[in-house]
Amino acid sequence: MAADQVAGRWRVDSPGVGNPVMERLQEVGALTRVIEKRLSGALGVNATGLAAMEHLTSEGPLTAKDLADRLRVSTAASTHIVDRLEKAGHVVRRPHATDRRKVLVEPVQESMTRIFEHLTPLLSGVESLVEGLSPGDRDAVENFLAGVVRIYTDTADALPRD
Amino acid sequence: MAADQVAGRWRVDSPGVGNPVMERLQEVGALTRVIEKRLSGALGVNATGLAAMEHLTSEGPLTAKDLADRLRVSTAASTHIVDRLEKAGHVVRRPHATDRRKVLVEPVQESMTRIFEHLTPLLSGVESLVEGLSPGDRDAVENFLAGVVRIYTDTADALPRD
DNA sequence: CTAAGTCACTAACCAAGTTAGTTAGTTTGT
DNA sequence: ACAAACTAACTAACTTGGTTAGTGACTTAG
Repeated sequence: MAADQVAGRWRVDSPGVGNPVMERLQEVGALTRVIEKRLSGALGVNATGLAAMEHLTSEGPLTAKDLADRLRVSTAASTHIVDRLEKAGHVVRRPHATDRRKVLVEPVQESMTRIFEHLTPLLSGVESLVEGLSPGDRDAVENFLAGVVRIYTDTADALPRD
Repeated sequence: MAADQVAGRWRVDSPGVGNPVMERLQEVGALTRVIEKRLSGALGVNATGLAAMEHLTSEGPLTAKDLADRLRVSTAASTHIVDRLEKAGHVVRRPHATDRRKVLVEPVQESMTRIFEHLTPLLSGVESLVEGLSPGDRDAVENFLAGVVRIYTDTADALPRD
């Protein structure tokens, strides 16, 4: 059993609970959400719109269908998402050069620049943190994170896919 | 500038992009979402409902107002959330012993147990990963994660609060 | 060259949040 | 002691952002 009501107090004694490393991992997750919420607010889009912009920024112009697949939403939703991004001035629609069914969604340079400006402190902060590590410590951190990814992947796989 | 279209290809040269550690951190974030999605699906609730159950499980019975504050939603939303959790059999409403305005939301033992069963592999996996570290490596990992939390916190603070 | 498949889109709908306002109960100031 | 102010939970009406179903334009395979 995981938690028990004892004398009016709640006691949690599951393995790992209270582990400082686990707590940090959860903090990083919570902070990631806060950053995404604020950044999307600053751009005047919602969380999905920001996720779309991140795909467009790192992969370049994509079709509405490509975006739908990456965001795991319907193509109908993708149309709406691109509508909103276009209205906000973050992307432009361009016809595909050869396949006239397709519409290429292209991120606007100005918007990409704004996103990176906000995220640069984070990216360069982590990079310099890693660079400040001794080779041995860096190995330890990299192996640890690889282990965490493996454990999280196994946990996800053990859960029903849908 | 962060990204540039060069000869039909997209090139990203922001600091930290492509850093293997940064990639792991992002993978952990993505996997966290997958796990939450699947776990909430297994319980027949949405992401907010699962978050509410996590608060109730770790902190014990809370009022609807307490839940609203922790989930950062309106008290009206909190009422709906508790309605859905109650209908799904995951919580019960009980009147507060002394303050008759209040309604205590109490998690059902069976539901708490199910949540912990799903999360135990993750929690104990990370715990044993940490236990398998030499003292020096553990320090390196803990300091690194503390640094990451600091960087993420600073990034969040630099973004407009609303 | 027709049949099947793909893409973007629209319409109608649904889930889950919001704000505004109500009612019941509690706390505070005089 | 009691009226005024506050607080908790709830309801109603609305908004946002997704879904499914279905259409028309275009492309690909047999």
